Amino acid sequence: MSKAADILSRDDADLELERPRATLAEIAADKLREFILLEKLPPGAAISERDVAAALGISRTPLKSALALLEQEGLVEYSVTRRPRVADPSLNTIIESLTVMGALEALAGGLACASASQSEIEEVADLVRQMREGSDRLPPLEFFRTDMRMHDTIVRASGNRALMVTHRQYNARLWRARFVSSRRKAGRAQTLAEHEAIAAALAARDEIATAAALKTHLSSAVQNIKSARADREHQKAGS
Amino acid sequence: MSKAADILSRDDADLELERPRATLAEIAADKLREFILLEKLPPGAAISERDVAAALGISRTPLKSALALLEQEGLVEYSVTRRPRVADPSLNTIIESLTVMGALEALAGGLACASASQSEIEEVADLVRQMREGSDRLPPLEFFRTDMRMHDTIVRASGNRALMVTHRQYNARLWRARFVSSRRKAGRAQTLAEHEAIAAALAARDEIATAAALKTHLSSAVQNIKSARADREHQKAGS
DNA sequence: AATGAAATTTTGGAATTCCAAAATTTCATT
DNA sequence: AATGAAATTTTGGAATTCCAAAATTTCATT
Repeated sequence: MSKAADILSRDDADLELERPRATLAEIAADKLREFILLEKLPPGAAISERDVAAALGISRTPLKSALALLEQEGLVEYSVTRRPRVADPSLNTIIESLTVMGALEALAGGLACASASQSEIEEVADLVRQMREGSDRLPPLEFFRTDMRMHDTIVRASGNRALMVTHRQYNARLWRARFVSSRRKAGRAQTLAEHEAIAAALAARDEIATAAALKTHLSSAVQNIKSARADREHQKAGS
Repeated sequence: MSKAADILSRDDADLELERPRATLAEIAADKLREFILLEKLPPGAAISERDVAAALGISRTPLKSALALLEQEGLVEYSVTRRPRVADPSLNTIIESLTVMGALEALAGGLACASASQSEIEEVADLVRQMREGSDRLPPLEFFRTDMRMHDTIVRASGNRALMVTHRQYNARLWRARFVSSRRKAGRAQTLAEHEAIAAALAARDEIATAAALKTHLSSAVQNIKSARADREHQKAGS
């Protein structure tokens, strides 16, 4: 019954070099996160500890830890009777999280102006360039991943570790909603323009402008998510 | 072996009314948090899962969950070999967390200007009054608790649930450092003045002023913590 | 006394077991 | 067919067990 060993010896095991060897709980959390974000586990789906543990080839013990992690990220929630399910946040909840995310990114941008290395600034510029060039070519998921990578780089450039951790948490929580809205072609031009404004302000190391540009960007994220929801409602009503 | 029942039947059990009955892990986390904040478990102390579980009269299973919760809050950390210990954040780490806290509170204050109920604004004013009146009278812990309650009220008044949760997390993480620094009499007058500025700006529902006042307040928290550390270094050197 | 290899003990991760409570199904009664 | 009490099954929480790896102690060798 060495399922544990099986899992640890999989493809991703070689990435772990000096870090504390990943626990089964972390591995399971990674897999479940992906399932949830890609909607293989849809919002609201019940998660049976026994079934999911069996499906992952692990026991309930590490699975429970994994669910606790995902609860923190806001991807899993517990009913009053402690039955876990995939979170299904309301529009209002998503907007509340986005509001916090906006403040975090504005802070990160401001800090990054002072502490980003020249190579980090170039990295941001480069990612924006990739988005510009791939605007028509890139599949939605790739375009979106580049987008996320840019935001992540800015937060990393802030040099504030607590901020990175909290930002990652909100990112996980908001990933799906943002991805869904980014698939709409409509907003792509605006997204690009905003990204370029952010990169420019950062390159000029202008704290006020960077923070402002990031805040604007988040506001339009809210708009886009609202529109995406409206579209979906429309679709439902029409069909 | 119904230790579980023993614990659940203690004093605090009556508070749980309609909420999902607290798990042993949550109860244990509450106790450990208090031990850590009051330094009954000092920074850096090793936490033996078996010993601590026995001391709390529970098994390792819920204790492990509790430790995972406290890790999220930043009160417990794991060594490379996964041995848990009480976190012992460097000054730099504390300042990083305070920086994020500042942004969170500024956001909360801004939002509260729009969405605070009149009674919440009065609650804030009242807490500031209590601090003013108790300035010479109140024991440090009480004075500090009132301080914390005021900040908490503002965040609650923002109406943003995600913000409340994240703020609570940073609060746990920073509680001890802030308490230590608040014990110094030196800063008390300034603390009071700043609190009154915050309450006034909020009462006027002036978003810019409220956010600014909260940011100022956090900056002087950073100063106070630095001074407190310097004092302690001095003490050590002198004795 | 200093060194370090070998033996022993202690540690946390994970699987398993046990249990009470919640959810579901069965089935008698109308 | 509708109702709802009783029986059954399923669920998650917690204790226990098992194990490999890390930490510590022992002890032979210099």
